[in-house]
Amino acid sequence: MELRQNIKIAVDAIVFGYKENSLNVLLIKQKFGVLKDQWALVGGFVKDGETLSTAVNRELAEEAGIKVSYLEQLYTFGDDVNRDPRFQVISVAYFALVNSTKLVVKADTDAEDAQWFPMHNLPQLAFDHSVILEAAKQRLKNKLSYQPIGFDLLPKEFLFSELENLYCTILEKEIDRRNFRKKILSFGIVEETEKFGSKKNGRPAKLFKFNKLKYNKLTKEGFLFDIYFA
Amino acid sequence: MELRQNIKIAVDAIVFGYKENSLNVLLIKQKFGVLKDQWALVGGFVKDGETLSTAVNRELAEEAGIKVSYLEQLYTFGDDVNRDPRFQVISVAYFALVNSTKLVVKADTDAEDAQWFPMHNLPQLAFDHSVILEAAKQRLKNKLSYQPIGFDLLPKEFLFSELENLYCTILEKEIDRRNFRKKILSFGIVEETEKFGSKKNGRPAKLFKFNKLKYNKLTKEGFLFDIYFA
DNA sequence: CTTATAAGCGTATCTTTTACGCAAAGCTAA
DNA sequence: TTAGCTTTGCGTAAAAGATACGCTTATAAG
Repeated sequence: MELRQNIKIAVDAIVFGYKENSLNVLLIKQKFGVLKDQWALVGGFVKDGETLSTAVNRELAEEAGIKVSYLEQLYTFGDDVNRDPRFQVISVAYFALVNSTKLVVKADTDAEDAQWFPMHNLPQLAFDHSVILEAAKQRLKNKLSYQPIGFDLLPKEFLFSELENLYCTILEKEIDRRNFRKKILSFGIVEETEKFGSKKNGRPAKLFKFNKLKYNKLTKEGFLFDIYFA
Repeated sequence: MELRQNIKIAVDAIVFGYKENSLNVLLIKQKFGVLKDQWALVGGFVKDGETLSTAVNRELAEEAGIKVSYLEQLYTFGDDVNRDPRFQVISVAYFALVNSTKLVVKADTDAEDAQWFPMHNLPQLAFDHSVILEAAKQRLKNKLSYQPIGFDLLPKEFLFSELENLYCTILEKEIDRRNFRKKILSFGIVEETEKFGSKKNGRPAKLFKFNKLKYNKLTKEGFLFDIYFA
């Protein structure tokens, strides 16, 4: 069977980080090509013989030198034939989370610059990347309520107030501190440590950690993580 | 910029129908090619200059001659480089629902045969299509609980018992008839008609219909469809 | 020592879910 | 005609869960 097809296939990654009450996205500025001097999502073309997952991970390494803590396919963008001015490109977008509190991104081989931008202060983006980003933001908002992915944005050990602020920030909602704590603790998947975190004022707070193993076990038994707040 | 890429891109559609307490999938058997005499999902390669949506709709028309009542992108399968023995193919899978109660599929131009198969009695499928189908089944199960897509599988006017059976069948759960009715009605998006449906025995039941406009309006106001049953 | 600030615990109230009971309306068969 | 079966449709009590707060505790700053 002969098949001529001139459509190109690319992968893009929306990498979210969270630091000091701000949700951030990782963007890059490329050295070469049409993207030169434009901020864009991490991404690039899939190589022959490469899987989609391999391609995203490669791009994440090449362009930003990071390892993400969560990665899932988001959506495949291919309903605008001219989303790329060069040729017809279909892009499989991936949704990624990293614990960016201690993370420093380094512009690697391909990228001139890699930088975190707060979601409420984004630069102009290349192509249809702002559309993709918007879809990712929505996914993050939704998923936060029914999957414990918030922990992937925090360090291994965190304060309850940090977790709470993360939810408030991303969901753009006020949440009652006490009820939030009660609900999260009721699941039995977040555990107290012996350590204390440091804050300027107020009563010192214990550090907590997410027990992923227990979460996985409970999930198999039918447990559903669910923290919807009106 | 020169770019050599020999990856092909295809679309596949998982079309679900519901009839007489059975969830069914639409499968086709092709006239030509490697797929000859094998049951497979509706699908094919994307043409140059064509969008993904256009491609699926074209395939749905060409291979089965149907118009679906619901269509959304499911997932893009490209993590197995050898999912197609001929060459590397990335497939964007779509999830579709049709009201199949009165629908007769006709094998159109490309397909030798198009047929509904009950989910609990499937033939061997080509390629990795059983994996794709499994993902679609999962999507259907999940989505049923937080989006009113069940109505897309039923005729415009339906009995409450039909809706209830649809939920029981797909979710593979027992649901209390009375509580189910109460909950659905409490949303105010399903309305009573003057007509009655016919059943062999028992008290005659009113026909109901889904008010999509009202649902859309409520959704904008923050309403969340949600019918989880333990 | 006082004040400010955040952490942590508890509880009354309101809402929702769950588990059923039971009458109504039709069909069938004696 | 009527007894029996079946499905529909409505209601309600009890259990569970969500919500709105009050109050104490532990630390730092002044």
